[in-house]
Amino acid sequence: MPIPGSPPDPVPERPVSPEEMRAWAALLETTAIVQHAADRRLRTAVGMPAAQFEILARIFEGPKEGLRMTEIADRLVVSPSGLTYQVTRLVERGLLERGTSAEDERVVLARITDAGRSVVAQGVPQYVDVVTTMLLDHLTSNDLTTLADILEGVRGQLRSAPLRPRRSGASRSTKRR
Amino acid sequence: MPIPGSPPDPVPERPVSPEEMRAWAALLETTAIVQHAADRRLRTAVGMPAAQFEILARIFEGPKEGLRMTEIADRLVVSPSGLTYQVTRLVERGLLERGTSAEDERVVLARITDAGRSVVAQGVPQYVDVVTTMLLDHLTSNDLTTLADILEGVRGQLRSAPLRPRRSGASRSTKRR
DNA sequence: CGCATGTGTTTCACATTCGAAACACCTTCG
DNA sequence: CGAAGGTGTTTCGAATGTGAAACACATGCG
Repeated sequence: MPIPGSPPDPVPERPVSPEEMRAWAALLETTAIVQHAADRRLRTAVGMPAAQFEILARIFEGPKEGLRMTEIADRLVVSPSGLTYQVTRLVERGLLERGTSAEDERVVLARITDAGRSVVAQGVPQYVDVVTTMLLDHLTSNDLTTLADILEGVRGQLRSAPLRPRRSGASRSTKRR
Repeated sequence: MPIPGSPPDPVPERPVSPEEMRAWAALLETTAIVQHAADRRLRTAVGMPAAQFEILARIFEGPKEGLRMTEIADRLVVSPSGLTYQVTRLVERGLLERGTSAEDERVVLARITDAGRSVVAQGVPQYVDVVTTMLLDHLTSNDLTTLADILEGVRGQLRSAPLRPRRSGASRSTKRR
């Protein structure tokens, strides 16, 4: 609990336009709705939460040797401990195998099994259907390109600046077509 | 657990372009990163998770009588039970009060207290700073408008079609400026 | 070599989340 | 009126997610 009387810890003031808040609010709400829907769909379709399915899918796409725990956690934006939990679930179901890296004994590689591949094959159409129906179908291909460009640009910046981004750089932005 | 041997439950096939997947993946990852950062910031700044702060902020913005539980849950895309949990936390801290609606005795109204208003006042700059620095600063005002338009359009559609959207309507889309 | 330090992962305790069932009040209709 | 069915909220039990501490291996340096 923060001390109630402590100094308000000032922050670089910067007026935010309503336009900006609209954008952020819409972003949050839209992704939340679609994610929830995808989660429910996957639970009934392949009997696992979206969180687990996404892990499986990432490893499926990756190299045959498997992926490092840390890499997966970074990509999916979950804590290391949270990832351990889900991977353990998936191993219990025989969809993943744990292995240790040859070069670095500390590293755990998560490798997908045939059963795992089968689940991914079953789930992907379901997942895609939800995202397509709820989101993609409502966008023009122009919208899509714009979205992808904008967000990938931002994501790139964020990857390199985890928590407290540099104060330096000014707004670099995506060009509109 | 779904029966392993049951029919794969076919889904309307529809090829998805890599462009579309790029857009969705970027959307997911970007919002997740920013949300996590905002959460950490709020925890240290005002001693509560972003989930709680957002509830408080919504009620702050709303009418003086307070907001119905259901309304808040819908807006923030959380389950009713999840909302009850968080509101209880906030009431314990004296930041919210529960009241019953005069017209409908079933309805619970969550009303903000002065202490609650004070917390919102403290937290908003922090929250805004994170979203601004990590996301908004990287976008042009043109990008912002586009994003808001696109996503608000989609959100509107989703609001009316909670889980399984109608198969009817075709892609209506946002015009680019 | 042998410790001090760093990195990758898991364990542990606890906070949060959800769905299903329970409750409470409203509304409709016989 | 009074039971039947709806809607709004909470309770309950179980699954998930997190940070801090514990572990285990790696690396650098005296």
